[in-house]
Amino acid sequence: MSSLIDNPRTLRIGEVAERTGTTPRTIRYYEEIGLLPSPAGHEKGRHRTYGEADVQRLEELLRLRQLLGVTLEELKELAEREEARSVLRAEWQQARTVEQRRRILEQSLEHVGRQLELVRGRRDALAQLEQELVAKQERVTELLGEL
Amino acid sequence: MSSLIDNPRTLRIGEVAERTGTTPRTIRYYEEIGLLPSPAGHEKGRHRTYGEADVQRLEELLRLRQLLGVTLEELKELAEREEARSVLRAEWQQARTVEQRRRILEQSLEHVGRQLELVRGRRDALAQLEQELVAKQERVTELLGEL
DNA sequence: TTGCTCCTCACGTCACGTGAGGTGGC
DNA sequence: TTGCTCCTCACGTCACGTGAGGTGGC
Repeated sequence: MSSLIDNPRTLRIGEVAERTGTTPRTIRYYEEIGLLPSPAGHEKGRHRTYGEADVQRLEELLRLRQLLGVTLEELKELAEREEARSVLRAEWQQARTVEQRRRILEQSLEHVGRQLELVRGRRDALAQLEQELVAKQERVTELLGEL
Repeated sequence: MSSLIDNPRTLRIGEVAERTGTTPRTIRYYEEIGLLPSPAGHEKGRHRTYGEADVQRLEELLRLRQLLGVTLEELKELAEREEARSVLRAEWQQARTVEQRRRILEQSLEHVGRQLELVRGRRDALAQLEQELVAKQERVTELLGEL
């Protein structure tokens, strides 16, 4: 009869914010623009309650935003495609023909491929910057050694 | 007698913007908040003229901003320290004692070290994200192979 | 002289930050 | 009941975008 078992949505907005390294205001803003769903069962003026799945989802969004520097509008499209993919995954179990299954998997591959391109572009740029900084560091260290 | 030789500041704001992948408005804004110096000899209402050195400087700032995600205020502090370093480098030539030289070099090392920490933190986070995406990709590819 | 880019306000926008005043729930 | 966190406006801010109306220079 524990509500912890009946209802696993036991986190409040402040806890979710702290765990994901953001603020309550940001979470409400993401909900406002439709990037996050309004948490199940939330009525106006009442407290929002979240579950672990919500924390995961938000973490993922924040990570993509910070690491790839995309706008919230782009992030929204990305999340919607991700959503469509998870619907497809559910359908996949029941997909009747091999051809259907193949098409679903190929769309997944394309989606992941696009994300990987973004990530790798950033990674290369960062590697370049790091290399330049290391070269600087070595030059200065050498000069220090000469003293 | 060519003004190209007398004065190498031959670039206009639009060219600088295009070369650095930004906009004239951004360049003026950076000048407004003191992140970029107002270009030498610029009077109100007249065209701004830039040289190659200005392009380099702006490129560097934009790179740090985009890759590290720092605010313009942080970037300003960073740039000021960089400025202080180049003043020190000039002094370095005339530094009389070994002790003076050592101190200057050690400050340089510290500065570069801090930047490297930022860059490496980002790099690791990106590497983690990339790895997760690759794992996803492999799972889907394997499923495709089974068809 | 004709086009183009440039100039300076100044208001708009995106992604939140920050109170103000009030209510909810362990 | 007392604190705490939460709630909803609503205005502020940062980093520019976007005209409006006008001037500069190859």
